[in-house]
Amino acid sequence: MEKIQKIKGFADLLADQATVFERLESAARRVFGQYGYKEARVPVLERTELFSRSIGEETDVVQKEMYTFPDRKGRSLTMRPEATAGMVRAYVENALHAQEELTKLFTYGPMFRYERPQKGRMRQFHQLDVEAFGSPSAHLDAEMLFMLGHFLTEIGIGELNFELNSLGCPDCRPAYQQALNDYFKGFDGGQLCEDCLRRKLTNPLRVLDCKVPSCKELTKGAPLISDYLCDDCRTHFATVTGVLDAAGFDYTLNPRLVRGLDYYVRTTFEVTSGKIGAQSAVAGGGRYDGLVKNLGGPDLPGVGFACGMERLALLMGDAGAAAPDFHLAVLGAQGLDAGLLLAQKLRAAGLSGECALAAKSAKAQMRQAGKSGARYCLILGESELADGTVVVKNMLAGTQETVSQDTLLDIIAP
RNA sequence: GUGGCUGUAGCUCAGUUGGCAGAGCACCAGGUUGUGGCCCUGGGGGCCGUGGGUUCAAGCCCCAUCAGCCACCCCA
Repeated sequence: MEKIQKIKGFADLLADQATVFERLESAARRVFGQYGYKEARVPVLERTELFSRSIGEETDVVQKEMYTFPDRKGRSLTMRPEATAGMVRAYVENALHAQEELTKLFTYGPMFRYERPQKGRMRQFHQLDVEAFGSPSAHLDAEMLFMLGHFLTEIGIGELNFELNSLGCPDCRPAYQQALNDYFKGFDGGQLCEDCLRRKLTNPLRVLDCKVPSCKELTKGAPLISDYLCDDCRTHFATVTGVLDAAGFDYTLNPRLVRGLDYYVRTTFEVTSGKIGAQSAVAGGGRYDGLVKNLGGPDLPGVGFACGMERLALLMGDAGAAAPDFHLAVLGAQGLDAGLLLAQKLRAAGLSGECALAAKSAKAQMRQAGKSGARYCLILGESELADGTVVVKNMLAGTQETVSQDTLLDIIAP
Protein backbone atom coordinates (compact mmCIF):
# COMPACT_ATOMS: atom_id res chain seq x y z
CA MET A 1 0.00 0.00 0.00
CA GLU A 2 1.03 3.53 -0.66
CA LYS A 3 2.33 5.40 2.36
CA ILE A 4 0.37 8.46 3.42
CA GLN A 5 2.56 11.27 4.66
CA LYS A 6 1.75 14.30 6.70
CA ILE A 7 1.00 17.46 4.80
CA LYS A 8 3.54 20.17 4.13
CA GLY A 9 4.38 22.35 7.06
CA PHE A 10 2.69 20.12 9.64
CA ALA A 11 4.67 18.17 12.22
CA ASP A 12 4.43 15.23 14.60
CA LEU A 13 5.66 16.26 18.02
CA LEU A 14 6.97 13.13 19.67
CA ALA A 15 8.34 12.21 23.07
CA ASP A 16 10.95 14.80 24.12
CA GLN A 17 9.51 17.49 21.87
CA ALA A 18 6.05 16.92 23.24
CA THR A 19 7.55 17.22 26.72
CA VAL A 20 8.99 20.63 25.86
CA PHE A 21 5.56 21.82 24.82
CA GLU A 22 4.05 20.41 27.99
CA ARG A 23 6.62 22.34 30.01
CA LEU A 24 5.74 25.55 28.19
CA GLU A 25 2.07 25.01 28.85
CA SER A 26 2.44 24.30 32.54
CA ALA A 27 4.81 27.23 33.03
CA ALA A 28 2.30 29.46 31.26
CA ARG A 29 -0.55 28.26 33.46
CA ARG A 30 1.53 28.85 36.56
CA VAL A 31 2.92 32.28 35.72
CA PHE A 32 -0.16 33.73 34.01
CA GLY A 33 -2.21 32.42 36.93
CA GLN A 34 -0.06 34.47 39.31
CA TYR A 35 -1.27 37.58 37.50
CA GLY A 36 -4.91 36.57 37.62
CA TYR A 37 -5.33 35.19 34.13
CA LYS A 38 -7.76 32.31 33.65
CA GLU A 39 -7.59 29.68 30.98
CA ALA A 40 -9.99 29.64 28.04
CA ARG A 41 -10.28 27.01 25.35
CA VAL A 42 -11.77 28.28 22.15
CA PRO A 43 -12.42 26.63 18.78
CA VAL A 44 -9.79 26.16 16.13
CA LEU A 45 -12.35 26.66 13.37
CA GLU A 46 -14.35 29.88 13.05
CA ARG A 47 -16.43 31.75 10.53
CA THR A 48 -14.12 33.33 7.97
CA GLU A 49 -15.63 36.75 8.54
CA LEU A 50 -14.33 36.81 12.11
CA PHE A 51 -10.77 36.97 10.84
CA SER A 52 -11.27 39.18 7.81
CA ARG A 53 -13.03 41.74 9.97
CA SER A 54 -10.58 41.75 12.87
CA ILE A 55 -7.19 41.15 11.31
CA GLY A 56 -7.92 43.38 8.35
CA GLU A 57 -9.12 42.60 4.85
CA GLU A 58 -5.92 43.92 3.25
CA THR A 59 -3.39 42.13 5.45
CA ASP A 60 -1.20 39.32 4.11
CA VAL A 61 -2.65 36.95 6.67
CA VAL A 62 -6.17 37.40 5.35
CA GLN A 63 -5.25 37.87 1.70
CA LYS A 64 -3.11 34.84 1.18
CA GLU A 65 -2.32 32.85 4.31
CA MET A 66 -5.60 31.46 5.61
CA TYR A 67 -6.86 27.90 5.39
CA THR A 68 -10.36 28.73 4.22
CA PHE A 69 -12.96 26.33 2.86
CA PRO A 70 -16.71 25.87 2.67
CA ASP A 71 -18.43 23.46 5.03
CA ARG A 72 -21.11 21.03 3.87
CA LYS A 73 -23.71 23.77 3.76
CA GLY A 74 -21.52 26.20 1.87
CA ARG A 75 -20.58 28.49 4.78
CA SER A 76 -17.04 29.81 4.62
CA LEU A 77 -14.94 28.55 7.54
CA THR A 78 -11.32 29.28 8.42
CA MET A 79 -8.73 27.50 10.54
CA ARG A 80 -7.64 30.23 12.95
CA PRO A 81 -4.43 32.00 11.83
CA GLU A 82 -4.10 33.64 15.26
CA ALA A 83 -5.89 33.49 18.56
CA THR A 84 -7.03 37.00 19.40
CA ALA A 85 -10.04 37.11 17.08
CA GLY A 86 -11.51 33.95 18.58
CA MET A 87 -10.83 35.15 22.11
CA VAL A 88 -12.59 38.44 21.42
CA ARG A 89 -15.50 36.57 19.85
CA ALA A 90 -15.76 34.36 22.94
CA TYR A 91 -15.57 37.42 25.21
CA VAL A 92 -18.41 39.09 23.34
CA GLU A 93 -20.53 35.98 22.78
CA ASN A 94 -20.40 35.00 26.46
CA ALA A 95 -20.97 38.59 27.59
CA LEU A 96 -18.04 38.38 29.97
CA HIS A 97 -17.93 42.16 30.22
CA ALA A 98 -21.21 41.98 32.16
CA GLN A 99 -19.67 39.80 34.85
CA GLU A 100 -16.52 41.71 35.65
CA GLU A 101 -14.93 44.99 34.74
CA LEU A 102 -11.61 43.45 33.73
CA THR A 103 -11.41 40.04 32.07
CA LYS A 104 -8.01 38.34 31.90
CA LEU A 105 -7.74 35.25 29.74
CA PHE A 106 -5.07 33.04 28.26
CA THR A 107 -5.14 30.12 25.88
CA TYR A 108 -2.77 28.03 23.82
CA GLY A 109 -2.96 25.70 20.90
CA PRO A 110 -2.46 25.26 17.18
CA MET A 111 -2.77 28.07 14.62
CA PHE A 112 -2.71 27.67 10.86
CA ARG A 113 -1.19 29.78 8.14
CA TYR A 114 -0.59 28.74 4.57
CA GLU A 115 3.01 29.96 4.22
CA ARG A 116 6.21 28.47 2.87
CA PRO A 117 7.80 26.62 5.81
CA GLN A 118 11.26 27.55 7.05
CA LYS A 119 13.16 27.59 10.32
CA GLY A 120 10.71 28.66 13.02
CA ARG A 121 7.77 28.78 10.65
CA MET A 122 5.25 25.99 10.20
CA ARG A 123 1.82 25.87 8.60
CA GLN A 124 0.47 24.43 11.80
CA PHE A 125 2.22 26.17 14.65
CA HIS A 126 1.41 26.75 18.29
CA GLN A 127 0.96 29.89 20.27
CA LEU A 128 0.46 30.87 23.86
CA ASP A 129 -2.00 33.71 23.84
CA VAL A 130 -2.93 36.26 26.48
CA GLU A 131 -5.75 38.81 26.38
CA ALA A 132 -7.04 41.38 28.85
CA PHE A 133 -10.36 43.08 28.15
CA GLY A 134 -11.97 46.09 29.73
CA SER A 135 -9.16 48.35 30.90
CA PRO A 136 -7.56 51.26 29.03
CA SER A 137 -4.88 51.56 31.70
CA ALA A 138 -1.29 51.98 30.60
CA HIS A 139 -0.36 50.12 33.76
CA LEU A 140 -2.06 47.05 32.32
CA ASP A 141 0.20 47.30 29.25
CA ALA A 142 3.22 47.50 31.52
CA GLU A 143 2.06 44.64 33.72
CA MET A 144 1.59 42.49 30.66
CA LEU A 145 5.16 43.14 29.61
CA PHE A 146 6.32 42.28 33.12
CA MET A 147 4.37 39.04 32.91
CA LEU A 148 5.78 38.15 29.52
CA GLY A 149 9.29 38.79 30.78
CA HIS A 150 8.56 36.80 33.93
CA PHE A 151 7.32 33.87 31.87
CA LEU A 152 10.33 33.90 29.53
CA THR A 153 12.68 33.98 32.51
CA GLU A 154 10.74 31.17 34.14
CA ILE A 155 11.29 28.86 31.18
CA GLY A 156 14.96 29.74 31.13
CA ILE A 157 15.20 31.87 28.00
CA GLY A 158 17.52 34.84 28.04
CA GLU A 159 19.28 37.19 25.63
CA LEU A 160 16.06 38.52 24.18
CA ASN A 161 15.27 41.99 22.90
CA PHE A 162 12.08 43.71 23.96
CA GLU A 163 11.12 46.29 21.37
CA LEU A 164 8.44 48.83 22.09
CA ASN A 165 6.49 51.35 20.07
CA SER A 166 3.25 53.29 20.05
CA LEU A 167 1.21 53.20 16.87
CA GLY A 168 -1.10 56.01 17.94
CA CYS A 169 -4.85 55.85 17.68
CA PRO A 170 -7.55 56.63 15.10
CA ASP A 171 -7.29 60.27 16.18
CA CYS A 172 -3.61 60.79 15.47
CA ARG A 173 -2.54 58.05 13.12
CA PRO A 174 -4.21 59.42 9.97
CA ALA A 175 -2.14 62.60 10.19
CA TYR A 176 1.00 60.52 10.47
CA GLN A 177 0.08 58.29 7.56
CA GLN A 178 -0.59 61.38 5.49
CA ALA A 179 2.84 62.73 6.38
CA LEU A 180 4.40 59.41 5.48
CA ASN A 181 2.60 59.28 2.15
CA ASP A 182 3.74 62.82 1.37
CA TYR A 183 7.29 61.82 2.17
CA PHE A 184 7.23 58.79 -0.10
CA LYS A 185 5.69 60.74 -2.97
CA GLY A 186 9.16 62.05 -3.63
CA PHE A 187 10.43 58.54 -4.40
CA ASP A 188 8.14 57.35 -7.13
CA GLY A 189 10.95 56.99 -9.62
CA GLY A 190 11.96 53.52 -8.56
CA GLN A 191 14.47 54.49 -5.92
CA LEU A 192 12.63 52.20 -3.55
CA CYS A 193 12.94 48.45 -3.94
CA GLU A 194 10.19 46.53 -5.68
CA ASP A 195 8.70 45.33 -2.41
CA CYS A 196 8.61 48.82 -1.00
CA LEU A 197 6.86 50.27 -4.02
CA ARG A 198 4.10 47.79 -3.26
CA ARG A 199 4.30 48.31 0.50
CA LYS A 200 4.07 52.05 0.02
CA LEU A 201 0.47 51.48 -1.08
CA THR A 202 -0.57 48.55 1.08
CA ASN A 203 1.18 49.32 4.36
CA PRO A 204 3.42 52.41 4.28
CA LEU A 205 4.64 51.77 7.83
CA ARG A 206 6.32 48.64 6.64
CA VAL A 207 8.60 50.51 4.27
CA LEU A 208 10.31 51.89 7.38
CA ASP A 209 11.18 48.34 8.32
CA CYS A 210 12.79 47.35 4.98
CA LYS A 211 16.22 45.74 5.17
CA VAL A 212 17.39 46.77 1.69
CA PRO A 213 20.23 49.26 2.24
CA SER A 214 19.00 51.76 -0.36
CA CYS A 215 15.56 51.82 1.24
CA LYS A 216 17.06 52.22 4.68
CA GLU A 217 18.96 55.22 3.35
CA LEU A 218 15.84 56.76 1.83
CA THR A 219 13.77 56.33 4.98
CA LYS A 220 16.32 57.93 7.26
CA GLY A 221 14.54 61.26 6.98
CA ALA A 222 11.04 59.82 7.09
CA PRO A 223 8.62 61.16 9.67
CA LEU A 224 8.27 59.03 12.81
CA ILE A 225 5.03 58.18 14.57
CA SER A 226 6.46 59.37 17.85
CA ASP A 227 6.32 62.95 16.56
CA TYR A 228 2.66 62.68 15.62
CA LEU A 229 1.10 61.11 18.71
CA CYS A 230 -1.85 62.96 20.18
CA ASP A 231 -1.66 64.07 23.81
CA ASP A 232 -3.58 61.07 25.10
CA CYS A 233 -1.41 58.59 23.21
CA ARG A 234 1.73 60.39 24.28
CA THR A 235 0.72 60.31 27.93
CA HIS A 236 -0.30 56.68 27.70
CA PHE A 237 3.00 55.64 26.21
CA ALA A 238 4.99 57.72 28.68
CA THR A 239 3.22 55.97 31.53
CA VAL A 240 4.08 52.55 30.11
CA THR A 241 7.75 53.35 29.63
CA GLY A 242 7.87 55.15 32.97
CA VAL A 243 6.74 52.08 34.86
CA LEU A 244 9.10 49.86 32.91
CA ASP A 245 11.99 52.22 33.65
CA ALA A 246 11.12 52.33 37.34
CA ALA A 247 11.29 48.55 37.41
CA GLY A 248 14.59 48.44 35.56
CA PHE A 249 12.90 46.49 32.79
CA ASP A 250 15.19 46.19 29.79
CA TYR A 251 13.69 47.29 26.48
CA THR A 252 14.43 49.39 23.40
CA LEU A 253 12.20 51.94 21.72
CA ASN A 254 11.71 51.15 18.07
CA PRO A 255 9.67 53.84 16.32
CA ARG A 256 9.75 51.70 13.19
CA LEU A 257 8.22 48.64 14.81
CA VAL A 258 5.27 47.60 12.66
CA ARG A 259 2.67 44.95 13.20
CA GLY A 260 1.07 42.94 10.45
CA LEU A 261 -2.40 42.96 11.95
CA ASP A 262 -4.61 46.01 11.49
CA TYR A 263 -6.23 46.07 14.91
CA TYR A 264 -3.30 47.33 16.95
CA VAL A 265 -3.35 50.82 18.46
CA ARG A 266 -1.07 52.61 20.92
CA THR A 267 1.32 50.24 22.69
CA THR A 268 2.83 47.51 20.52
CA PHE A 269 5.76 45.30 21.28
CA GLU A 270 7.79 42.46 19.94
CA VAL A 271 10.29 40.12 21.58
CA THR A 272 13.04 38.89 19.30
CA SER A 273 16.00 36.55 19.49
CA GLY A 274 19.11 36.50 17.38
CA LYS A 275 19.49 32.75 17.77
CA ILE A 276 16.62 31.20 15.88
CA GLY A 277 17.16 32.23 12.27
CA ALA A 278 15.36 34.77 10.15
CA GLN A 279 12.02 34.32 11.90
CA SER A 280 13.29 36.05 14.98
CA ALA A 281 10.09 37.14 16.72
CA VAL A 282 9.25 34.90 19.65
CA ALA A 283 6.41 37.02 20.93
CA GLY A 284 4.44 40.02 19.81
CA GLY A 285 1.39 41.95 20.80
CA GLY A 286 -0.12 45.21 21.84
CA ARG A 287 -3.24 47.16 22.55
CA TYR A 288 -6.33 46.77 20.41
CA ASP A 289 -8.93 49.23 21.69
CA GLY A 290 -11.81 49.20 19.22
CA LEU A 291 -11.54 45.57 18.20
CA VAL A 292 -14.19 44.35 20.62
CA LYS A 293 -16.66 46.89 19.28
CA ASN A 294 -15.69 46.05 15.74
CA LEU A 295 -16.70 42.46 16.41
CA GLY A 296 -20.13 43.42 17.66
CA GLY A 297 -19.37 43.83 21.34
CA PRO A 298 -19.39 46.86 23.63
CA ASP A 299 -16.84 49.60 23.09
CA LEU A 300 -14.26 48.22 25.49
CA PRO A 301 -10.48 48.27 25.19
CA GLY A 302 -8.13 45.29 25.10
CA VAL A 303 -4.47 44.32 25.22
CA GLY A 304 -2.79 41.05 24.42
CA PHE A 305 0.15 39.16 23.06
CA ALA A 306 1.03 35.86 21.48
CA CYS A 307 4.11 33.71 21.92
CA GLY A 308 5.32 31.27 19.28
CA MET A 309 5.84 27.94 21.01
CA GLU A 310 7.97 26.38 18.28
CA ARG A 311 10.28 29.39 18.48
CA LEU A 312 10.46 29.16 22.26
CA ALA A 313 11.23 25.44 21.87
CA LEU A 314 14.14 26.29 19.58
CA LEU A 315 15.62 28.31 22.44
CA MET A 316 15.05 25.73 25.14
CA GLY A 317 17.28 22.83 26.03
CA ASP A 318 16.17 19.28 25.39
CA ALA A 319 13.64 18.05 27.86
CA GLY A 320 14.90 14.58 28.68
CA ALA A 321 12.33 12.08 29.90
CA ALA A 322 12.01 11.31 33.59
CA ALA A 323 13.67 8.02 34.56
CA PRO A 324 11.25 5.31 35.71
CA ASP A 325 11.63 3.76 39.16
CA PHE A 326 11.81 0.13 38.08
CA HIS A 327 11.94 -2.34 35.25
CA LEU A 328 10.53 -5.76 36.01
CA ALA A 329 12.22 -8.67 34.25
CA VAL A 330 10.47 -12.02 34.18
CA LEU A 331 12.40 -15.24 33.59
CA GLY A 332 10.19 -18.12 32.56
CA ALA A 333 6.74 -17.72 31.07
CA GLN A 334 5.06 -18.94 34.26
CA GLY A 335 6.03 -15.74 36.00
CA LEU A 336 4.42 -13.29 33.57
CA ASP A 337 1.10 -13.16 35.44
CA ALA A 338 2.77 -12.67 38.82
CA GLY A 339 5.09 -10.06 37.33
CA LEU A 340 2.25 -7.98 36.00
CA LEU A 341 0.44 -8.13 39.34
CA LEU A 342 3.59 -7.12 41.21
CA ALA A 343 4.11 -4.18 38.82
CA GLN A 344 0.51 -3.10 39.46
CA LYS A 345 1.17 -3.13 43.21
CA LEU A 346 4.19 -0.88 42.74
CA ARG A 347 2.33 1.50 40.46
CA ALA A 348 -0.55 1.69 42.93
CA ALA A 349 2.05 2.85 45.45
CA GLY A 350 3.01 5.66 43.09
CA LEU A 351 6.07 4.17 41.42
CA SER A 352 6.62 4.15 37.70
CA GLY A 353 7.97 1.30 35.65
CA GLU A 354 7.31 -1.35 33.07
CA CYS A 355 6.99 -5.11 33.25
CA ALA A 356 8.22 -7.66 30.73
CA LEU A 357 5.49 -8.97 28.45
CA ALA A 358 7.53 -11.89 27.18
CA ALA A 359 9.97 -14.14 29.00
CA LYS A 360 13.02 -13.30 26.94
CA SER A 361 16.56 -14.15 28.00
CA ALA A 362 17.94 -12.55 31.14
CA LYS A 363 20.49 -10.73 29.07
CA ALA A 364 17.86 -9.26 26.76
CA GLN A 365 15.76 -8.11 29.67
CA MET A 366 18.69 -6.55 31.49
CA ARG A 367 19.54 -4.70 28.33
CA GLN A 368 16.01 -3.39 28.21
CA ALA A 369 16.20 -2.36 31.86
CA GLY A 370 19.44 -0.51 31.20
CA LYS A 371 18.00 1.28 28.23
CA SER A 372 14.89 2.37 30.13
CA GLY A 373 17.09 4.22 32.62
CA ALA A 374 15.21 2.64 35.53
CA ARG A 375 16.79 2.99 38.98
CA TYR A 376 16.08 -0.64 39.82
CA CYS A 377 15.73 -3.81 37.81
CA LEU A 378 13.47 -6.32 39.56
CA ILE A 379 14.00 -9.93 38.57
CA LEU A 380 11.30 -12.51 38.98
CA GLY A 381 12.55 -16.01 38.12
CA GLU A 382 11.39 -19.49 38.98
CA SER A 383 13.06 -19.63 42.41
CA GLU A 384 11.79 -16.17 43.42
CA LEU A 385 8.33 -17.13 42.24
CA ALA A 386 8.46 -20.24 44.40
CA ASP A 387 9.36 -18.47 47.66
CA GLY A 388 7.69 -15.09 47.22
CA THR A 389 10.86 -13.08 46.80
CA VAL A 390 12.28 -10.87 44.10
CA VAL A 391 15.80 -9.85 43.12
CA VAL A 392 16.38 -6.12 43.36
CA LYS A 393 19.28 -4.85 41.33
CA ASN A 394 20.45 -1.27 41.73
CA MET A 395 21.25 -0.35 38.15
CA LEU A 396 23.53 2.52 39.05
CA ALA A 397 25.64 0.72 41.64
CA GLY A 398 25.40 -2.69 40.01
CA THR A 399 24.64 -4.32 43.37
CA GLN A 400 21.72 -6.63 44.01
CA GLU A 401 19.93 -8.47 46.79
CA THR A 402 17.04 -10.89 47.16
CA VAL A 403 14.14 -9.61 49.25
CA SER A 404 10.63 -10.67 50.13
CA GLN A 405 8.01 -9.21 47.81
CA ASP A 406 6.26 -7.77 50.89
CA THR A 407 9.22 -5.61 51.85
CA LEU A 408 10.06 -4.60 48.28
CA LEU A 409 8.36 -1.20 48.57
CA ASP A 410 10.43 -0.24 51.61
CA ILE A 411 13.57 -0.70 49.59
CA ILE A 412 12.77 0.92 46.31
CA ALA A 413 10.35 3.68 47.37
CA PRO A 414 11.91 6.99 46.39
C1' G B 1 3.87 33.16 -4.19
C1' U B 2 9.69 33.57 -5.55
C1' G B 3 14.79 31.61 -5.17
C1' G B 4 18.93 28.15 -3.64
C1' C B 5 20.25 23.34 -1.73
C1' U B 6 18.69 18.28 -0.67
C1' G B 7 15.66 13.30 -0.95
C1' U B 8 19.62 5.94 -0.82
C1' A B 9 18.23 0.98 5.68
C1' G B 10 14.81 3.31 11.82
C1' C B 11 18.91 7.65 12.06
C1' U B 12 23.48 10.17 9.86
C1' C B 13 25.34 9.61 5.24
C1' A B 14 28.96 7.11 1.12
C1' G B 15 27.91 5.24 -3.77
C1' U B 16 33.58 6.06 -9.26
C1' U B 17 33.00 7.35 -16.96
C1' G B 18 25.69 4.71 -16.26
C1' G B 19 27.43 -1.97 -15.01
C1' C B 20 25.45 -7.16 -8.71
C1' A B 21 22.77 -1.80 -2.97
C1' G B 22 27.09 0.07 1.02
C1' A B 23 29.18 1.98 5.97
C1' G B 24 28.61 3.85 10.93
C1' C B 25 25.01 4.22 14.65
C1' A B 26 20.41 1.97 16.23
C1' C B 27 17.64 -2.74 16.56
C1' C B 28 17.65 -8.33 17.30
C1' A B 29 20.38 -12.80 18.61
C1' G B 30 24.73 -15.33 20.40
C1' G B 31 29.54 -15.20 23.12
C1' U B 32 27.33 -16.32 29.81
C1' U B 33 21.23 -22.84 31.30
C1' G B 34 19.40 -16.35 35.39
C1' U B 35 22.20 -10.40 34.91
C1' G B 36 22.58 -4.10 31.52
C1' G B 37 26.56 -0.43 30.07
C1' C B 38 32.52 -2.01 27.40
C1' C B 39 34.20 -5.69 23.90
C1' C B 40 33.73 -9.72 20.06
C1' U B 41 30.67 -12.58 16.43
C1' G B 42 26.39 -13.04 13.59
C1' G B 43 21.45 -11.42 11.81
C1' G B 44 17.12 -8.87 10.11
C1' G B 45 15.99 -5.00 7.52
C1' G B 46 15.91 -0.95 0.83
C1' C B 47 9.43 0.29 -4.78
C1' C B 48 17.47 4.39 -4.02
C1' G B 49 10.71 10.08 -2.47
C1' U B 50 6.96 9.32 -6.62
C1' G B 51 5.65 9.18 -12.00
C1' G B 52 7.40 9.40 -16.82
C1' G B 53 11.63 9.55 -20.45
C1' U B 54 16.72 8.27 -22.64
C1' U B 55 19.63 3.54 -22.71
C1' C B 56 21.33 -3.25 -23.92
C1' A B 57 21.58 -1.40 -18.82
C1' A B 58 19.59 4.26 -14.42
C1' G B 59 20.61 5.35 -7.30
C1' C B 60 23.61 8.09 -11.10
C1' C B 61 21.45 11.40 -17.21
C1' C B 62 16.58 14.34 -18.79
C1' C B 63 11.41 16.09 -17.60
C1' A B 64 7.52 16.45 -14.16
C1' U B 65 5.73 16.03 -9.32
C1' C B 66 5.76 15.52 -3.95
C1' A B 67 8.47 16.34 0.46
C1' G B 68 12.52 18.45 3.61
C1' C B 69 16.02 22.46 4.77
C1' C B 70 17.44 27.65 4.27
C1' A B 71 16.37 32.53 2.54
C1' C B 72 12.87 36.32 0.35
C1' C B 73 8.04 37.80 1.61
C1' C B 74 5.31 37.81 6.08
C1' C B 75 4.94 36.89 11.06
C1' A B 76 4.63 34.12 16.67
